[in-house]
Amino acid sequence: MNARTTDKEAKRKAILEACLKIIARNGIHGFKMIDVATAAGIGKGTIYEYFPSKSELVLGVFAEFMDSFGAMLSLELAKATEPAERVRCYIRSFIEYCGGQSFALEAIFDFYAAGVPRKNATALFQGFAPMYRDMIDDLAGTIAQGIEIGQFREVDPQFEAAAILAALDGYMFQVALGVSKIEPSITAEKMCLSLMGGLLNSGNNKSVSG
Amino acid sequence: MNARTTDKEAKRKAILEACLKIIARNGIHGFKMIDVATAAGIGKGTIYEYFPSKSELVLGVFAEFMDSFGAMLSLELAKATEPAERVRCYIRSFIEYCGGQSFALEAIFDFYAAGVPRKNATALFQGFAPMYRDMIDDLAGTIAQGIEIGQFREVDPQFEAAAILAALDGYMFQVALGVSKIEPSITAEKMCLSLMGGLLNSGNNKSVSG
Amino acid sequence: MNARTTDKEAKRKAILEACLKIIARNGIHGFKMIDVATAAGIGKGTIYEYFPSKSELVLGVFAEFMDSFGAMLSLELAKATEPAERVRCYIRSFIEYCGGQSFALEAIFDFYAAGVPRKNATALFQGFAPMYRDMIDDLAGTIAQGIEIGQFREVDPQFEAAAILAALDGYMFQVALGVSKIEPSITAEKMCLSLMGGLLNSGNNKSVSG
Amino acid sequence: MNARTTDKEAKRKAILEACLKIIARNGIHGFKMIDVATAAGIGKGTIYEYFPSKSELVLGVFAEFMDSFGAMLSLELAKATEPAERVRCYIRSFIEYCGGQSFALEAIFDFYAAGVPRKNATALFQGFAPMYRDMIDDLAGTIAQGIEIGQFREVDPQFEAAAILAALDGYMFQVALGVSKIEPSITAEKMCLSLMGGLLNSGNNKSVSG
DNA sequence: GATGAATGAGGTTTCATTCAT
DNA sequence: AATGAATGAAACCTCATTCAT
Repeated sequence: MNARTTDKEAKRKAILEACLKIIARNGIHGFKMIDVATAAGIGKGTIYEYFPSKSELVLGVFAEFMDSFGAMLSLELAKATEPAERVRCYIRSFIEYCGGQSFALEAIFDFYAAGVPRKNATALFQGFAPMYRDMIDDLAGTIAQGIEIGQFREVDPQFEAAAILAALDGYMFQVALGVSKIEPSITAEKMCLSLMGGLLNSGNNKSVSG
Repeated sequence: MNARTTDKEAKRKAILEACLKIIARNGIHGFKMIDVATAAGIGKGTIYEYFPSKSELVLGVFAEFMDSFGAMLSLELAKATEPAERVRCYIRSFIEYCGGQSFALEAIFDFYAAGVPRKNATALFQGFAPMYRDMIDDLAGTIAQGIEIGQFREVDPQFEAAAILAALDGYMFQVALGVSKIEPSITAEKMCLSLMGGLLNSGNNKSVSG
Repeated sequence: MNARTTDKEAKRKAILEACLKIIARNGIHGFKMIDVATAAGIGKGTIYEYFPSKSELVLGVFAEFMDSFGAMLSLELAKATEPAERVRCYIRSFIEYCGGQSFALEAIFDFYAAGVPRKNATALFQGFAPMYRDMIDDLAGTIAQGIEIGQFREVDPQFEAAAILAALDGYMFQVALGVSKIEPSITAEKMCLSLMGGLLNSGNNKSVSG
Repeated sequence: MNARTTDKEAKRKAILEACLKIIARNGIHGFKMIDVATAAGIGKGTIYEYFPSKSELVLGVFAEFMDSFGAMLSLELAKATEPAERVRCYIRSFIEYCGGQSFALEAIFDFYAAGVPRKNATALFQGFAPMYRDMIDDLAGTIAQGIEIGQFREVDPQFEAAAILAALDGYMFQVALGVSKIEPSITAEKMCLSLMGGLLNSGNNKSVSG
């Protein structure tokens, strides 16, 4: 990667960052290209040197967010090997990451909504569902392992994984809405307790945070 | 309410219904007034006789949806008196109602996203958060009662209520996304088991569906 | 055709007329929708109530011109029955019509140029060639008749028809360019003489204007 | 002319050639500077080292084409001395040259159209009319000579010259449009016969190809 | 001399809203 | 009361041109 490449890549990231900021302020549907340009300190036309259209820019912002999230998750999950610890790690990482990205939360639910498939097929995102499915499957795999080794009760791994992700997504939405809060180290523990209390075999219920 | 009033009210409802259909198909940001008019079988200008602006129409559709949901919920919850049963009833009602409104799910997350407050204050909805807060408080009240009578463990009622609503919302999102399904009578049970398994005092864990 | 229909049709024609004027002034590629709107005394958006796009508007202007020309031609040709007279009539009508439309001439060659097929297939007009072919065929038919009855020499009717149309088009181009003139009653006679002098059997050469 | 000058000149020609190719494909109004640069294998900015603007580039392409055509014509006409032969030579050269430049024909009518003067004076070409006038005058001179020596009938030399050029231009347009063809050695003969049949004094009518 | 990243003026098109009928 | 023709603000996107390297 030479200097030129670095420059282009750096500028691309700068545009994405500026765009995320603008989307957080005005929404995925309300933001204007000129605002992104201004926020990035560049001209309107320059954005089009890096992204062929507004849609692609939005897609880029979303991809960047998900990549960053995925990378963080992989990194964190690498620390935990056995199932219960992995699930806890997942929950903690999710919550702590989002807690640190609070301003991005204002943007992310627009992406969620835009990912819902519509009959008229002009949905902004097509790739959201597969990605989400992968996340469920991954977590379901961990849960299945936990069941196998007797660490978890005999639940439906697929459903349980879906329910955990659902709770996390839903809670983040509440945070974005301003009706719930993320308190460092407390919220994650509470969520682990709440979501895993019914997951662990009895006897482990009291010590999920261990 | 005389005949004239009834007529007006009926037409208002018809417009709202048509609009919900159109929003489900095209999204809260993508739909056009002309499409609503066509779907309602009326002229474009007529909508403005009933709603002063597009925003107000959208707000009306959302309010209608929430009213209908709230009414259903009140009706269902009236059947259950003691806390555990009320929570189960809540979960079941939520899931079953949404399962029967599947086409509205495509619209609802646009409302959710539109309810997220923005810094520039042009958010479509201002009233979403208070409403959501009320729902959490109601459920928290029920949970607190359950704790008081020893039916629930000593959890944080507010957080637990938030977590339950979060899981329900999140799961509905997965359904809208097409990655999760609602199977009548099965999904609700699974969700009760998952969400309440860690909520009930041990010994009750095995019989959440009772 | 009721009043409403008449209104719409009249406005459509008014827009076409305004557009022809603007195209004559600025060219098929240089004119702006706002100028057409202003010339027609209406709002920019109103044009789109009558034509779905700029391309379609241009197409409409061209079609209108050709229709008008075709109608005039049919009317004139109906007066002439035998071949030589028909050809002369054709030439005269063409020249006299164009002479009376001088300001449209400034526009018409843009249409001609736009009708030339391009490799990249985004040509504005696709239907120009077939229309032109029909015109050649019609005239060729008349010439063939003239040959059959011994009024014309044994020329290639198809080529001769093409050559006559070519000369007429080319001459109109010169008029548009300002290097040639149309003098009522003189130019048409000269053109008949020039084009038909070699067409008629000798002996008739001296009296083409008869 | 030193090596440096030659280099510059060669590159200029290369750009013009590339531009003609691009114009043939996309039209005088549809082509982009970047496409010309790419086709010429140089950078976008480099074009501006050789041509101050897009208009000037287009003008350069047109001038190049006309120069090439003019040079060819001079060369060919030098072979013919007496009037009839010169006219025939003119027609033949025109047709054969165009037949060999078929891909440039797709471009040339854009130039023609662009040469039509507009009221708003922003016409791309101002110099087209004088050039065309010269061509007519030249040919008219030849025709006048032919009349003087009794080789041509007593026609209006100016009009006849205009008519011949008109027919040639018009025919080339038909070729570009795809409705007429150029068949080597046949088309030119037919055109001579058609255009000169009425020009030559009787007795010469049958032997125009001689 | 050559380049191509950056720019922003400019034009098409959409669509919520108005208002005369 | 109902309508839909008319409107024009607003925003995306293009691309000729510039200029620092």
